[in-house]
Amino acid sequence: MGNADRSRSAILDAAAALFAERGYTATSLADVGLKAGVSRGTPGYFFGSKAALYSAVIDRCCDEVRQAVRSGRTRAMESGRSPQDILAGAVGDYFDFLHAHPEFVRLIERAALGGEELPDELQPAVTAGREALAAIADEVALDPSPGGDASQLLLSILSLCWFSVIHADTVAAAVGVPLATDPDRERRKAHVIALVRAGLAAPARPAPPTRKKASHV
Amino acid sequence: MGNADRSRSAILDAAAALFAERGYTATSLADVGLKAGVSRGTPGYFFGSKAALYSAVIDRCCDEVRQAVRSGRTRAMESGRSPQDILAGAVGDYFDFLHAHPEFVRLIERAALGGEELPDELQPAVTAGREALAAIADEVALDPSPGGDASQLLLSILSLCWFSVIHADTVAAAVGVPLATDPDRERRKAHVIALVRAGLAAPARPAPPTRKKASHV
DNA sequence: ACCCACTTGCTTGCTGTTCAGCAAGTATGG
DNA sequence: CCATACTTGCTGAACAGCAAGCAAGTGGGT
Repeated sequence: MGNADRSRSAILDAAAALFAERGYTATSLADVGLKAGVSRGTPGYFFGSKAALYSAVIDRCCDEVRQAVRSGRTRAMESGRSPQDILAGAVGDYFDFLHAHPEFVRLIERAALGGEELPDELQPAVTAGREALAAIADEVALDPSPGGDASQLLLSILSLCWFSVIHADTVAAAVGVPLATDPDRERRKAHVIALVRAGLAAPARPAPPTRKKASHV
Repeated sequence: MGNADRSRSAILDAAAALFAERGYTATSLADVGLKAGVSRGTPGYFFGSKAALYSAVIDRCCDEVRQAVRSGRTRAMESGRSPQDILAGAVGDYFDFLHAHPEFVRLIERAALGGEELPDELQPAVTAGREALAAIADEVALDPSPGGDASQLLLSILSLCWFSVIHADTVAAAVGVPLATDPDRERRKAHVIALVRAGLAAPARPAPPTRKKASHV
């Protein structure tokens, strides 16, 4: 009958899409089977359990990320440019990568939000996802003092690239930043890179005090 | 006999916490009842349906946000400082507010992420959540030219403040930015504000090209 | 004949919703 | 003061639907 590998990867694809779109709990194995063009029970047949399927999906995502990070790294090293330019290039590449894989971003975002009834045995998978991020961190770090400006800037880079993927057609649209077309994204990318460059040049100074809120609720 | 208002708000509190922590689908009305200290059937008794309960939770969140935004706005107007300082203060306040209400952030983040995790009749509630964000956007905006530098910077501000709440003990920790204590958060806030100030000073220039990826997957 | 990929039927447990009922109050009338 | 009728807040059992997991199949290729 049908090819097992083809079915496996079809199921993996379908599951990744559905988990990213609806979340783990809201996705049934029957849905996955339907989307993958197989029967209700086939996902369970191949992966044993829903949790294992999810784990496989996360693993595959992390592998892809690791690969992309690695290739991006070697590329950045080869070009013998200034650290600022290398960082700017890396930021741009990261931005492009995330925007090319929104499904991955949503998947990891859901995992990071956590809770969502992820069985305990998946915690390793989630940790792997975090490690992939941490790897990016290591590659880019200039001054690895923890809690220092380098870490802060790195976190800012991640924030800037991450957010506009997740909230491209909600928040971004609401505040007047279109991200639908390629030129739109290029504009956004240019802004992010400019911000990062500016942040590289200007180290943090103590800001004027902002009143602390003793908020209720 | 029990007080109805007390029960209602206990249920609302419990539901908000659980929806934020686990997501909509992964939270059962029985869980809500248990956490609220009432019986399994009471949430349904008061709110009619799970969807309506969720809607009520979102509504309450949005009200709180609107109120905070309004008060923050008047405060920013009163102090007759320079635009840069006003913006810096607003960013700081926004940062503080989000970090003081992580539950709200996670709730809205889930709403923004989750297309079909929620039944269709809740779409209005989700839209309301997004509008709350958009409202914040409007209040903070200085120069409303759409797609221009102001919008870009505003989106960056939202990204920077938002991200560190959601990923405080995952990504941030992984890249070496602690956010557990108050001084930690103050350091982060100072960095964000410094970045924004730097971005205010340096308008975007065309960046050196970063090779476009023809990525598979 | 046998394996391999896959399907279908069934069980079991959980979840939302409904509902009859109960306990604690409040109003009414004597 | 008390008894009766009625309302309100809340409970827990019953019901129906769905989803995961298992087991017994089907069927084609070798």
